[in-house]
Amino acid sequence: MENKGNFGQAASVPAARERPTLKTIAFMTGLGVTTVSRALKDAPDIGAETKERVRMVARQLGYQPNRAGVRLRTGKTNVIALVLSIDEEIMGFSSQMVFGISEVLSGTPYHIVVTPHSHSKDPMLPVRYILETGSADGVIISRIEPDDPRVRLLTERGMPFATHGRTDAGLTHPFHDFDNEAFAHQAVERLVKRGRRRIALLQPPSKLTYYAHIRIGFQTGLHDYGAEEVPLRVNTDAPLADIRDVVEVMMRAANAPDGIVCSAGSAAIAVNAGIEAAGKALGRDLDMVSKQSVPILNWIRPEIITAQEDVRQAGREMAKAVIARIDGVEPELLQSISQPIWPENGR
Amino acid sequence: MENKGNFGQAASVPAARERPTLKTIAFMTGLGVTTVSRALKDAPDIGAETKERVRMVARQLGYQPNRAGVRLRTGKTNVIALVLSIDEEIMGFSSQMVFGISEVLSGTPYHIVVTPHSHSKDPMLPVRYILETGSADGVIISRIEPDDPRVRLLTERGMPFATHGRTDAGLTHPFHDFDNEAFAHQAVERLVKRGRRRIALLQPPSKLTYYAHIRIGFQTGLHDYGAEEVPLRVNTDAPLADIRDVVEVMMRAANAPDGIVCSAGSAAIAVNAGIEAAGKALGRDLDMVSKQSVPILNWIRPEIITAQEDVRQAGREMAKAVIARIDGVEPELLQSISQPIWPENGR
DNA sequence: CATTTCTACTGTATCGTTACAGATTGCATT
DNA sequence: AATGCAATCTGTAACGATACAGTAGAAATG
Repeated sequence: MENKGNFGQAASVPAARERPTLKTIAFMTGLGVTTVSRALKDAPDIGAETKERVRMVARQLGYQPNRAGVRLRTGKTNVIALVLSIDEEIMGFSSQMVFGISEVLSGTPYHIVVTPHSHSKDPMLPVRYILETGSADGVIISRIEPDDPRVRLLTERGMPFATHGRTDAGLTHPFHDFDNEAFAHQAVERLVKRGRRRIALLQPPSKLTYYAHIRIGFQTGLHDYGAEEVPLRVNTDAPLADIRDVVEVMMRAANAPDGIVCSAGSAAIAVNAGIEAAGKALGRDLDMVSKQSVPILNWIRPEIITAQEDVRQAGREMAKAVIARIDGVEPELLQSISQPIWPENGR
Repeated sequence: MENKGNFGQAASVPAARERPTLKTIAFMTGLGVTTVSRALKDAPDIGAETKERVRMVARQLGYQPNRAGVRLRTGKTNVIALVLSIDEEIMGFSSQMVFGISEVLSGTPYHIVVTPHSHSKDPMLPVRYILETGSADGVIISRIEPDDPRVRLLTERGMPFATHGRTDAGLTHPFHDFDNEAFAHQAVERLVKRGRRRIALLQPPSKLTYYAHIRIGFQTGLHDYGAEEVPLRVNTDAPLADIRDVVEVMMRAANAPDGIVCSAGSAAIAVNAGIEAAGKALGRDLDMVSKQSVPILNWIRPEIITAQEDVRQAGREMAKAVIARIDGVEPELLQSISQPIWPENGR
């Protein structure tokens, strides 16, 4: 609780041991509350010497503006809402993102509020809540669809936001994305260089935008390097057991692939299990390339060829983008795409 | 921003399209603002019919109390701060905890604010910040030490909190913990049942409380089932590469262990790599038991014997505990310990 | 009938901050 | 000397909610 009584002090000035407010500083400097407020904001109508004096006292007292006061008066919440899908990732995907974001926010007055939601439920709910209650100055969302209704709504309402992933319907907004097209293309290249020609793709669910990016990169890769696709009837969102089973069946078939491209690290673990269940071996019977956000796959099978997606970096970029957007920077200038990193030798 | 101008309406009553406040409801019901406030809190001095009427209108309008207003007036933030160590876990440990917490908070007015900090820096910093700025009603912390200064400080200041892990210095406080002693004991039991007698332990850093729990369970296990310890000079916090190297050396030695107990899932991956680098095989030359918070190890090596720690459940328990503590429930009643879950056959 | 008691409701002040509309001062200009 | 004009500083009101100290009217009490 922030409110404690004032003991043995003039009622209007916070006691020394209380948390200091503008009033405290005003009292100590002999200035008016308004002057102190404006001095701390470096307003042009306050004398240089006064500003200096106020800043000194404020620092001395360890003054921190009361967030509730600011928020009530100005509507500025100093909150960035991170909307996460609960089932987003089994492996620390979202934690890395949180850490990346908070790295950037730690130098600012912003706090992160995490708003998870099960993606079986309506993904619009958390966004609507934030808009209706005005509970954040900016929003970060992921699992973006080509014509994402959340992006539409946030744009329409003028709420600053950044996305992890792009849209594809003429919507302009801040985003950070991994170059999934480049990844898939380069993945095929690597497989073909190892003499693989019959390649399967474990792709993301088709409703997400990057499904298309992966597909295009994959297909131009097949074309450019002369390989063909072996269809795989399961996506990265499927339960790991399903992925394993489907891959096992595929690998036992006569026309089994000799290469697999996998668009998610956790799914790669299941794919690997399916391969082994079919009695095949990576490096011998086939090769696998996978994207991963946490460097773990090579600990499992050094033979897996991995591309790293730096999710913490993504978090940083998005945090910077939202803040810039809040500060009025044009969305066009707040878009970035990161390239896959191919560690030369796992580990 | 929460503040928009009022267009074409009496200045004192929010326009219909604005977010409704108590004033809106007061206007619509013809009651005073105070009455509305008290009616919504179900205060005893308001008539039953009036309460009903106010509630109806409030629901109709989708009224949600303005958090800044409440916070400014009462000091109640409706925020639970989750203090996370950035390097806590490579694998989705913390995300699971966040999801567990938010499951519980979703039915309440509480929000989660995530406050990460690098544990190379002073772990007291975030806690001090929260206390000084009064920015939360409750706190959740992890990586607890036997005489944890954060626990001392929070207790001293009367800030409700819950911990993931216990202290061991006569401090009474809400916590949720995994029964690491039972885990280590049962782990040894399982190894001995498979005929293993020379067992190594990959233990947590000794400053954490559960180091002692693991040690005791391990040692009584060795004693009860008749086995001996092979020392392992590295802990679960070490870089994975270090763990692998140390384990490899150990496994190549003449007196290599035939069993390993591992207190963290991510470390188990590195231990496994070390074993394989030394040319040994799980199930043949030795067995390994590991705790894990995300069911991943058996996808890597089905031979690893795993015990599951349900971190999402831990999150739920801690969230419930902090809220109960905020509501004045005695700390003694808010302590829980979860047992290791041994899935009969991995997967 | 006067008085007390109770029920149901309300006005005012306040939390900390900032927008806004002044107010004061000194100094240069007429 | 009067006026204008920066340059500085300040009081008041307001954001939305609630604690507190009432008030009005009805009902119970004597």
